Amino acid sequence: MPELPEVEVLVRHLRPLIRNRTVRAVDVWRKKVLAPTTEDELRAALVGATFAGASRRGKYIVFQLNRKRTTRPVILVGHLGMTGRFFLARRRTPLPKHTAVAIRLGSEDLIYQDTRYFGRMTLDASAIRRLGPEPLSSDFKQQPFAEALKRSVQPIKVKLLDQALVAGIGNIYASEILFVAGISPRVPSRRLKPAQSEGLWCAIRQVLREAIDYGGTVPLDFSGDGERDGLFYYGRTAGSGDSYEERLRVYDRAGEPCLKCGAPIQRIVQAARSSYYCVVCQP
DNA sequence: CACCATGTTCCTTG
DNA sequence: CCAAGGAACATGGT
Repeated sequence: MPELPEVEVLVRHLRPLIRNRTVRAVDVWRKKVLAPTTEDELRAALVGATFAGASRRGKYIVFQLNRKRTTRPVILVGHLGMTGRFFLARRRTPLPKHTAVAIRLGSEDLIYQDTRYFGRMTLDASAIRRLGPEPLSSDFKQQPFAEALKRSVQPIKVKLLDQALVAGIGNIYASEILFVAGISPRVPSRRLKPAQSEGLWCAIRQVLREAIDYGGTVPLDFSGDGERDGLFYYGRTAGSGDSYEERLRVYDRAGEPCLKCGAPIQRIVQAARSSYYCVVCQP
């Protein structure tokens, strides 16, 4: 799925587009993505409400809407799962394949489309309350981070995916972050030296910031049916030759040379997911 | 056909 | 009770 940087760029894109738009109707094709909210509950909460803003928490999108005669805002929570997309589009038929929910805003729809339906569009915010600190905010402090690592024997790569430790890191950026920090994905969390925990803390922020900045400079197609994908993990040329440069340092580069030392990048499996690293630069 | 894929939750095991 | 591991979810690409 889109990880923190991709969700951040998406939210920045959507925010001005939906502000002050009022929900006219809600169409649901996959009730599963609403759970535990029901279709009726979603409709009752949203129809007539007006979008006031959108923000991000970890990999979640948080939409705020206001209702007339009510002070408390409605919170709509979105999550992209592995393959989800949120985009604003002029109403048309047929709707894109795998459209799960369409929030009708007059002539346009806010569409949530998801090939695998692992994502969410729900009123239930309980998952957000379980998240750890935002890595790019001042809530993410070195000391508590280092102490939390001391309490786990899990390999550091697996630990970075724990959303209660720090919110928003996924499988791709976990490998990228460890490469920048020069730490092997296999090291048990508790075995990291203080200097390594500190370096890791810095690498988390550096890599995520860099990815957000990158996403802010690239022309993106958020609907995903144009030539350029709105999810921008892969910095390699998508179509005809252009100025894209390789952006990911190790992810999905098994056998290719390390950008620092030239040794072949290794792929290993941890917690049933791929990790990529340089055995020389990440001892 | 086999295996792989950006994530989270639930169940089992120790 | 807790941590850790694995399956399940659903579809598509190679």
